[in-house]
Amino acid sequence: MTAVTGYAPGEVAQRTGLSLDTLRYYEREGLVGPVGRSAGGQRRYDEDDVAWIGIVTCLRDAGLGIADLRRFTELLRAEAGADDRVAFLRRRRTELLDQVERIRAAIDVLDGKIAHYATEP
Amino acid sequence: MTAVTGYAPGEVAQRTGLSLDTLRYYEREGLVGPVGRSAGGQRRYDEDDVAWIGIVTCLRDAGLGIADLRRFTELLRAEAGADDRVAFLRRRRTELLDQVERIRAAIDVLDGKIAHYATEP
DNA sequence: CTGCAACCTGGAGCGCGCTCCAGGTCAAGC
DNA sequence: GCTTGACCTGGAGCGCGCTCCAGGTTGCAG
Repeated sequence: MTAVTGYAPGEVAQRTGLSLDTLRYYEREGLVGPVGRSAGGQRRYDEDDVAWIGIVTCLRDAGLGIADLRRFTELLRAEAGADDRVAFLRRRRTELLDQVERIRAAIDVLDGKIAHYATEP
Repeated sequence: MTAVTGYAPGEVAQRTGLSLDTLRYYEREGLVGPVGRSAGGQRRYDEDDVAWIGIVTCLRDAGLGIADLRRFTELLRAEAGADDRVAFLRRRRTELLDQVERIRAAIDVLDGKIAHYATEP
């Protein structure tokens, strides 16, 4: 009689753009969940799970590795150690800013070549 | 009587920050060279080689893949096809800008978490 | 009750970008 | 000439981040 609650794996895959395999992989690696299960043992994701997967995906897309994201997940779960937590977050932030700088440098290189070939065919 | 000209592999490794193995790997993959050889078959890099390796390294650091860089190298060598060339360069440029956007989004996520934990320990 | 799609697990496989190794050659100083 | 260190080649190995597969279970629709 209880309404079936949460999202089935296929639904989550569709909403997040991840594959079922990746969703399971992230869970194994501790980036997500543990996700709730139905009586029969099938996964049911709740709103929080889906929102968290969105955050993880965003950080993955920016280039953070699985190990970083595991640590991120663990730190945000832990009660204590807010200092560690903030220090970790700031370090990642700095790394991302550095990466933006590297990309800017590369764009400058490309612009140089584009200018060269666009004006002198 | 001819002075020994160019740079030995070890020297180039030091100047570029790449390993000897990576230098050879890039050459095999067509990202660099072919590099000149001494009478005895050992590599001698000239200024242009070193400069080009710098460009390749810059683009690698920004996240371009080996296949992209091979294509980049081939296109800049080819005489014809300036249109292809510029189109290719612009495409990579756009991809890099997209990546900057993804990183910005990730930084926003981190900032949100930092703000949260910095104010509420 | 049956059928079928969606799901489960454990484990193998893959593409990328190096990195390491064995077994040899080259080159410069003594 | 000999030693020593830098270099050569071909090929195997590795860490990462998935992706695929076999063989089986679940669960909804008709």
